[in-house]
Amino acid sequence: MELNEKQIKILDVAEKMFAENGYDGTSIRAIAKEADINIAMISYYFGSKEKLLEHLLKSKTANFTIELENALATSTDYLEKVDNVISLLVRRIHKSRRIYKIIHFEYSNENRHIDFKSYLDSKRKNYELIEKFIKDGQAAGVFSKKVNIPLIFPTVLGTYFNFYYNKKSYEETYQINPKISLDDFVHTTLTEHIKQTIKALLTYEV
Amino acid sequence: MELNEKQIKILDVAEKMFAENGYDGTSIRAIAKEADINIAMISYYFGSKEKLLEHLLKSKTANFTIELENALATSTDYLEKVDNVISLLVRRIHKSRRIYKIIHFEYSNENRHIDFKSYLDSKRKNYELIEKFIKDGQAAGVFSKKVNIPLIFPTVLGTYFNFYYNKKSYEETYQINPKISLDDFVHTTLTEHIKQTIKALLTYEV
DNA sequence: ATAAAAATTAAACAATCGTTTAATTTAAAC
DNA sequence: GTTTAAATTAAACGATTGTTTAATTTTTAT
Repeated sequence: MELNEKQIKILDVAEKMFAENGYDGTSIRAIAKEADINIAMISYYFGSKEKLLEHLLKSKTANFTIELENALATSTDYLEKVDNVISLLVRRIHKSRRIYKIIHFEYSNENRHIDFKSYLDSKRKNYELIEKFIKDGQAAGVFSKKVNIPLIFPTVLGTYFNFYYNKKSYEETYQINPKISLDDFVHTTLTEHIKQTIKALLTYEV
Repeated sequence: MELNEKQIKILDVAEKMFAENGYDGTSIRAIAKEADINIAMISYYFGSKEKLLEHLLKSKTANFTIELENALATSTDYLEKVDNVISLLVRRIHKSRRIYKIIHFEYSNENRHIDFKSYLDSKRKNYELIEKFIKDGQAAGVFSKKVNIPLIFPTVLGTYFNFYYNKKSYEETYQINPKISLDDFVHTTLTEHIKQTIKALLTYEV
């Protein structure tokens, strides 16, 4: 589906507002006002509020398998590859943090009949690449064989999102100036912590 | 504040519904119907919907500092203490997962003027205990000194919640029967993975 | 320049929202 | 047993919700 300027504007505004105030907490009137368009245009373009959310998910959970394959190919050293993959993952989820927040909240909502296929497909493909990488590393004797591979993703993404969801309280602890240096903190300190955690886990022998 | 039977019922129903469908996605009419009471009783008892949420947060984020102190005192071995603390933490957040979900969603919502003091107080006290424990372990030469202490909590809690928020998709991967064995999975496999991760991180020398 | 199609608008729709009212029933106190 | 207070109810309040309508403007094609 090709999107014109106004449709992109609507999707951008909707992403921001859904993430900040929730799907149910955001009225299409509020979206229309913020996007500076008439209320009826949203139904005209997307059909309904639910379909707007579906369009949003589809357009923003594009697969980044190729990026991941590149990150895995950059080096011959397994631990260096871990660093590269973590850097990529954190950068990617930080950029898409709003969409992920919406998904986290709505995916488990029984009242919603939204199609999460594109999200789940992307998730599965990424997992398969990582699983292969870790099994290779295990075969090469670099990684521990006792690690629970499917639970590595929750540790990587979860660390980021638990930080993000409690951002306000960490801003105190770390004296982060929210406007200027949140991005910096994520891409330096937080990324470094996650790299350290996963490398430790993958090389930990009980 | 002392609560009678009906008030407790209302809070229990509200907790479940707020967590499942969100605060804005849950009407007080739906809560009243589910709790089998008249709509007006919620205003009568709690004043308003927002105050109902505040009551809920206050009554369910009770401090468990003492439990944590006990877990830290059970053994003399530092790594065994880590195991005990993780077991306690996971058990605790799993039991309170609905309240945490509500907090994660509403804490970052600018439109809401809810008092999160009791949650933040509890968080801070727990952190101080853990910080002291880790610094002791570092001084004793058991734990690595390069670990980022404030980010350990996001790793522990985040791993749990990222699993929980994507439960549906992990149920496929792990063939978990959601009704019977989710609790078991959390308290065995997931807890073990987190223990392994944190012990690895705390003993990892770069 | 004219006709057809697409985009945009203000207004209205019924439904639902949180909250309040005023009346009635139940429980407690004396 | 009577009085007072507390609990419970159905109904109504105005505001807001997502969506649709029908009319108008703008753009595109011929």
